Parts: sequence; structure tokens; C-alpha cells
Amino acid sequence: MEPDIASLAAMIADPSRAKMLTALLGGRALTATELALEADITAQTASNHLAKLLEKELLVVRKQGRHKYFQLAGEHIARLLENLMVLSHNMSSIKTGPNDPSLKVSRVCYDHMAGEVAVALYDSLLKQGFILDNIDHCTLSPAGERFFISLGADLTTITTKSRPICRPCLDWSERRSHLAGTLGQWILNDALQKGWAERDLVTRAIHFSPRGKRAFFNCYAIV
Amino acid sequence: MEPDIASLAAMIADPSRAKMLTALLGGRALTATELALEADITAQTASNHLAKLLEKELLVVRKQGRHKYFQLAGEHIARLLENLMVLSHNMSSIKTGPNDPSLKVSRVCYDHMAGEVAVALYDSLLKQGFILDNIDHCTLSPAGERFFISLGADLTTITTKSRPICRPCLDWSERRSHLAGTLGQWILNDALQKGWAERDLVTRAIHFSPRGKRAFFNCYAIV
DNA sequence: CCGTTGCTTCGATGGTAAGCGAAGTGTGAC
DNA sequence: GTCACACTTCGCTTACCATCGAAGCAACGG
Repeated sequence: MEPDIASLAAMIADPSRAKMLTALLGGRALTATELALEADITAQTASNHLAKLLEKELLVVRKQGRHKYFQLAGEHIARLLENLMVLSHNMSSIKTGPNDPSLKVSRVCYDHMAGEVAVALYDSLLKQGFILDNIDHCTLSPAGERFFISLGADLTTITTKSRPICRPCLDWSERRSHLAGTLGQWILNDALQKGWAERDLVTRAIHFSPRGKRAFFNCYAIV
Repeated sequence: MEPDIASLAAMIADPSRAKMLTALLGGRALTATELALEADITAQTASNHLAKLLEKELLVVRKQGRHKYFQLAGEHIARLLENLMVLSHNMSSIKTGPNDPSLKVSRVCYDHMAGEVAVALYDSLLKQGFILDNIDHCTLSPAGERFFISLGADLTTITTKSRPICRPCLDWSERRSHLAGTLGQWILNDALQKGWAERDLVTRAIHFSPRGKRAFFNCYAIV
């Protein structure tokens, strides 16, 4: 049999479920009630939807006390969702950006950064020759390896077989590439750990402190 | 506003529409009645679906006399569909291949080859160092350029700005990479033009003649 | 002209599934 | 224990939309 793409697409086709899934693109695990709020539905219906999403393996769940924390089942789901976002955004006749301006500046895309800052970062890394871009390929150059080692990155842990180190990810608001992959993940975690930026508690936005923004832009030579 | 991924997914979520879209993954333009047959529905309902798919810009149409030829709106749609196929195939607990064995051997994936033969081709090109693979990147080496020029390929027409020359495309039946991009397109067209293989008139299968298969395997040093 | 074929529009029907209220289960706090 | 909270199950309603029959329009062939 040909694979059943209809039932998979049906999971995303419901507006409430779509809202939940995009909320989970923020990367962090959310409880059932939080997701219900996000989708503007009652807890009952949310429970119904979540059961379906679990059954179809788009989500995974972790029980903690009386809470249930839901998460995307993996990067493959996140990529599918971003893919859909890019397409639906480009195809809609009304081409508007995110309504929340801070989302436009910088936001989380599952496990890496997206938005204006991320696009600028990508361009800067390209310009400095740290990464090499071929439309939809992207590799880390020797100079890039040295650079990230000097920043304290452990390339041995970043290098995994299952995931590419750096991968261009189309930005649905900017329509340009930004950096995904384990390196993109490392950059986000590093910036958060150094206190340069904080993740918004409810939205997917990333808020840089004034000092953090200077440090970040300086570190990566972003103009 | 965040992009409306739900309505895009809804287009694929209907089983009849999904059948039509997968049929169109064969790459050739099909008439409304052909698509209706493919989806096992009457002409009326098919017309209804096709109107929606046009409105949402998943398809484009060309009128020719009293026939209407429908096609996928572009490579981006084909990629989305293949993406969904890989995911839904991998996620389904019953992991079965295509029911039609000839589909498993070789089939069309929008504009390039997929299936066992295509995967073997990809491996051979890798082994000979004609293409370089980095998990999900892929570039054509200088040796590869020379090789394809010797085969009569015009690299200047193959090189376009809008599309990568070679791009690995995950095979949902083999779960391994095969070659997409303009180079993958060229290889398919070349094999068809040389009479090595023919496209099945109704399915997406590619049928090699005994002589054609020998020639193809010999040309690309497939073992 | 008329018949045939390809596609569309209209109206009616039916099935599916999203939604919620109410009640039920389970976990933790006091 | 009792209450509060998180989540689930049940039953019901409702709304949407895929489907088809019938009729209509358009294009070609005689």
C-alpha cells in the first residue's frame, strides 16, 4: 500500500490541533490545560485531540504527578510543521508577517533560533566563511570549526550520525534561510545559558537583554 | 498572523484529494476524469475537489480543447507530499512496502527516479565520488561534473539558481536517499529518451527493457 | 445542425467529527 | 479524611463537507 498521507495530514488539518502543534514548536513541553488554552477549547476536547495526536505519534507524553507534559515526537515533526508554515505563508495572497513584532525579531523554532536575528546570524556566518551554503545544502568549513571550538563548543557532541550539524531552515516570516541542525541548537542553548537572552514564558519569542544583544551581535560579528 | 497550516493540511487530509495528489506525483499532467478514476469518485466530486486544490494553489491547470490538464503547482508541493509519505510510512506500525512490486523497483517521484534502482544509482554515484553526501546535503564533485558532461549533459542548463543541482530525496519504500534536483531530473529524462525505460501509462512505475536495464546499470556502474 | 464527451453547477443527503456539559478517575495539598 | 485540581470518558448536539443525481454549459465530430 502507498503510505496513508491523508490521515497524517488530517491531524494537522484541524484548526485546534494546528494551534496546539504550533505552540509546541516552541520546543518546550506543555501540559494539557496549557494546550487547551492555546487552542481556545475546553479541557475535554483538548484531551480528545491529544489522544489522537499521541496515537498517530505526532506527540509524546511524559507524566509528572497529576500533570501530563506533551511534546513534539521529534525533529521530523517539527520540520514538517515548519515546511507547512513556509508553504502556506508563501501561498496565501495576504502576505503578512507575525502579528507579534517580537516574534518577528527572534523566536524559537523547535530547538534553534528563527526570525530577523537568526537570519542576520546566518548571513554573517556565511560572510565570514564559517559555513558554506549551496541553496539547500550547508556545510561547516574548517575555519567555522575552529571558530566554534574557540567559543567553547564541543564538536564531538555536536557531531551525531542521526542529525546534520548545520542545516538551512526556511524562515516563514523572513523567507530566508536560518541555521538549524545540532549547531543551530548549540547556538541557541549557548546564548540562553550565557544569559544573553530569555525565552518568553508563553509565546515562542526570544527576548534579548540590551547587554546580551550587544554581546551576541559582537560575538558573531552581526552588523 | 501565524500562517494557516490547517487549511493547507486540510487539502491533503481528504482521502480522495490525497489519491489525486499522489497520482500527480507521477509528474505528468492528468485530466479531471483521469483523476476522478484514480480517486474512485464521480466526475462531479472530482471537479469540486480540483476547484479547491486550484484555489489553494496546490495545482495548476492548462486547458486544451475540452480537456483540462492538472499538474502539481511546483516542486515545493511535490516535496511536501514526499515528506508526508516518508513520515506516514515510517510512523505506521504496519511497515509494508508498495503493493505493486514494480513500484518498489522503480517509479517516478515528480520529475526524478525513486525505488530500488534509484537508491542503487545513488550509492554508485557516491562510491565513484561523483557526488558527495553529508547526511542531508549533497554536492556534485568536479569528477562528477566531468562524468555527466561525458554523458552528454549540458551542465549550464542543469545549473539554475532556483533549484539545487542535486538533492537527496528520502525514499519512502527504501528509507534511503535517492537523487532529486535538476540532475536527478536529467538522469530520468535521459534514460527515457535513450529508450532504456518507459513510464507506465497509469501508475508511477518505470519499466526498464532488458537491454535498457543492462545499458543503464552499465552506464552508471551499478552492481 | 444533432449527438457525444468533458467538465461544471445545483440541491439534497448522509456520515463524520469537533465541541461541550456532566459525571468519573486519579493525584496532590491541607 | 476533605477539598482542589488535572485529566478522561460518556452522551449528545451541531456543523461542516464529501458524495452523488440531475441538469447545465462548452467543445469537438459528424
